[in-house]
Amino acid sequence: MATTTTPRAEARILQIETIKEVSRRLIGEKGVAGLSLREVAREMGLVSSAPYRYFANRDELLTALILDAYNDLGAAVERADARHSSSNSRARWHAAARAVRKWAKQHPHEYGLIYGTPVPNYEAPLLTIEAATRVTRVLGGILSDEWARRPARAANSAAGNTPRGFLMVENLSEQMPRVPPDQFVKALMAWTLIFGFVSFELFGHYVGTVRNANVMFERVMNELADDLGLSQ
Amino acid sequence: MATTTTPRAEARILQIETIKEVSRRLIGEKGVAGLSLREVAREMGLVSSAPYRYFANRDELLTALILDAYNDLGAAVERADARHSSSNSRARWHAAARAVRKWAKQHPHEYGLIYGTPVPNYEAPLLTIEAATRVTRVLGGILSDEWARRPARAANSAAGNTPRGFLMVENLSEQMPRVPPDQFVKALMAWTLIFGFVSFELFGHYVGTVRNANVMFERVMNELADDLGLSQ
DNA sequence: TCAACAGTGAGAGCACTGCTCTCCTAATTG
DNA sequence: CAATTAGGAGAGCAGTGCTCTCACTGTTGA
Repeated sequence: MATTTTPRAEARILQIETIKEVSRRLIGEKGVAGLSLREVAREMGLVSSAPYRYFANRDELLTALILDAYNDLGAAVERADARHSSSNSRARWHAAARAVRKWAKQHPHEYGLIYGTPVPNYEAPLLTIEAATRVTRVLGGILSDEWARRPARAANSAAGNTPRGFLMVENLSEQMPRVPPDQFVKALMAWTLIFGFVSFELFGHYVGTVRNANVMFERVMNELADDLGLSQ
Repeated sequence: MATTTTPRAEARILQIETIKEVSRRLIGEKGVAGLSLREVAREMGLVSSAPYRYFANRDELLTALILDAYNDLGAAVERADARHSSSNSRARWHAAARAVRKWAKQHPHEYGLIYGTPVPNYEAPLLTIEAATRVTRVLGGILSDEWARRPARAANSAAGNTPRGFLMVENLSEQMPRVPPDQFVKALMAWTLIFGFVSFELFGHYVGTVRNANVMFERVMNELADDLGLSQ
C-alpha cells in the first residue's frame, strides 16, 4: 500500500529537494563558500527568510548536502562493484577505485565538501558516519570475498600477530569477517591511499609532479592490488 | 653590511607580521571561515579599513598565510630529517613522517588551509608551489641517499621499465637523482599516504575505525619503509 | 459545517562582513 | 625647508546569516 502523505507534506519535501538542488548547483558554480541561503531563495523566487522554514541555518543545509554526497558516492561505488563477478576481486577493486575517482572528478566541490577541510566546528552527526561507510563496506567486502577463498593462508596469518593489529582497528572485523586482522593495516593503507590520491589530484598537489594522472592512478591501484594479494 | 632600511619600511613589515600573527591566532580559534579582516583590525586597535593598506583583500592575506604554513611545515620536516645521520634512511624516513604529523596536529587549521579544500577559485600562485616542495625534497633526498648506496640494484631497475614510469612523473628525477624511475610510483604512494593518513586522521575519517592512531601511524610508516626498501 | 490551527511566505530589521573612497596628519625625502 | 607620501580615521555601499511579526491559506477536529 502506498503510504498516504498529505499534500502539504509532499510540498514540503519537494521544497526541501529544490533547495538542495539549487544549492548543489550554486556550490558547483562558486564553491562551498559561495553558497548563500539568500541566493538560493532568490533563485527560487522566494524572500530571503523563506528557506529558514526548511533548514534552521546554513550549517544544517550543508550537513544535509554532505549526507547526500556520501550516499551518492557510496551508491556509485556499490554499482561499480556489483558489475563484476564477486569472485573477481581484482576487477572489483579496480572498478570501485575508479568509481571513487570518477565521482570525485564529476562533483569536485561536493567531494571537497566531504573529504576536504571539515566546515563547521565539528559537523559529523553520526548520520553521516553511517553514509560514509558505504564505500568502506564495498572495499571490505572485496577483501573479505578474496580471503574467503584461501582458508589456509587466512588461518596462518590469523595465528600471527592478531592481537596487535586488532587493537587498533574497530568495526573492520565486521566489514571484513574473513580477512585476517594482520591484513587490516594493509587494508587501511589501501583505503587511505585511494582517497589520498584523489584528494591530492583534485586539490592540485600533483601539479608539477604527476604528468598523467590517469595512468598513474592505474599503476598505483595495481600496486595496491598486488600488496593486498588480490587474485585474477 | 647591514641593509639600511628606513624606519617606515621596518614599521610596515612589522605591521604585516602582526596582522599575520593575529590572523593565525584567530584561525586557530575559530577556523579559516571565522577569519575576518575587521576583527584583525579591532584586535590591533585599528579601524576596519586599515589592514587594506597591507593586504589588497582577504584572499591575499590567506595566500600569505598559506605560504608561511608551507614554509613552517617544510622547515620542521627539514629539521627532523637533519637530526639523523644521512646514511640511516629508515630513521630519517620515520623522523620526517612524524614531523609532518606532529606539525599537523599542532596547527590543525593551518594544515587544513594547505592540505584541505582549496579556498579561492584557484589559489596556488607558483610561489606556494616552491614552498610546498620542501617536504617532497626531504623525502626525495632520503630515497636518493638510500639508492646511492646500492648501485647494482639501481642499475638493474633503471634498465627495466624506465621510460614508462618516467613519462608520468616530472621533477622527481631532480629531487631523487639516484633513484631508479620505476621506484617513482612507490615514492609517490609513500608521499601521498603520509598526507592521506594525516588528513584522514585530522578530518575525522578514522573515527570509529582506527582506535589508536599513534600506533597505527607507526605501523603504516613501517610498512612503507619496507616497501621502499629502506635499510637499517 | 465551521471554527481553531498550523505551515508558509512577505517584509522589515539587526548585526555582521568585505571593500572603497575621501580626508587629514605626520613622518620621510630631495 | 618645502613637497611628497604613507598610513590611519571615518563614512558608506552592498552583501550576508538570522530573527521577528504579520497575513494568508489549506488542513483538521468538534
